[in-house]
Amino acid sequence: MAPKSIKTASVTRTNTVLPTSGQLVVLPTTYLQQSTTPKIAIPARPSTTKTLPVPDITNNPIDGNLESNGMRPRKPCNCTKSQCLKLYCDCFANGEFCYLCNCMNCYNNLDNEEHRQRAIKSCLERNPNAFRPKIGKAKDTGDTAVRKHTKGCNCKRSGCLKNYCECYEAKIACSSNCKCIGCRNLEDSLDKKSPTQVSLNIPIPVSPPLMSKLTTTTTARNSILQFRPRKHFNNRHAFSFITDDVIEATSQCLLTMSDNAESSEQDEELTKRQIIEEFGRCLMEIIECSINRNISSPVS
DNA sequence: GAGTTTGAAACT
DNA sequence: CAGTTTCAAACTC
Repeated sequence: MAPKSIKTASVTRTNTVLPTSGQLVVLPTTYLQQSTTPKIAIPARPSTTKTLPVPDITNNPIDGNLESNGMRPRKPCNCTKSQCLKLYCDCFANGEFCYLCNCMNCYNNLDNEEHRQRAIKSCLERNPNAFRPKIGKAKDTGDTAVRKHTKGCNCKRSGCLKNYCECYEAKIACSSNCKCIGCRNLEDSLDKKSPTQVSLNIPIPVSPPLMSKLTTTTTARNSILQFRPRKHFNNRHAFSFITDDVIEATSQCLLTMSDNAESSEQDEELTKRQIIEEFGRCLMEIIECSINRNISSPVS
């Protein structure tokens, strides 16, 4: 699917998470709930802020050539009135800080953390599930798992066949949860989704060996972040299983390897190869955990 | 690029 | 809870 054109309004780019150019703030996250259901990470003000080199997004071969990777670039928001502190703002709704957006008067950043936390609280008071994935997984009559919009849509004029419709946008059929009128977004009109697609919004349980390791390295972390789509299109929280814990644990594995190799004065090429292999192994573990979880855990 | 349409979120 | 308003994205021209 061709990437949607990104509207770049003639507004001033005012917001950023980056305190200074060339540095990326690593944001530890807190979770709204610790449960087995998909959870959304709400970035919290870090107790210990680490700085990392910022990947050059403009020249990033991955971000810059996302079609070949099947990913879509993060879509910047264009909020003008909400201060990016309401659910109208996709960044805020996804639990992310605004970064390289086109919004005006943005408060969805570290500089306005107090406002932001208040806004989060306010949203949660209105709707405790406000930051949870909208697309849940429900069991069908058979063995197949069917994704469902948890609240359903309320479309009236689009026939649920345009991206105004949250179900259609998520590439799922409208369900009994929907209150739409004149719906044409029926199950048999949609392509079958792959199991991988279905599984993407499930956070994986991190294995104890991985979880036991808790620091950060720049290289591995950035490598993972590059592959992490920042706009979750089929599902707002797709890829959310690559949590910061997972990233940190993976990074730590690689850092440990690197340190060991350095102290033993091992051949550089060999070290590189071992680190790449380990990185691959970590990714496989993440994917396997994700799939296993998807198979074994019924819908909430 | 500007204007219109749409439906979710927010508000009353 | 229902109706209305606000908002930002999707869409059209």
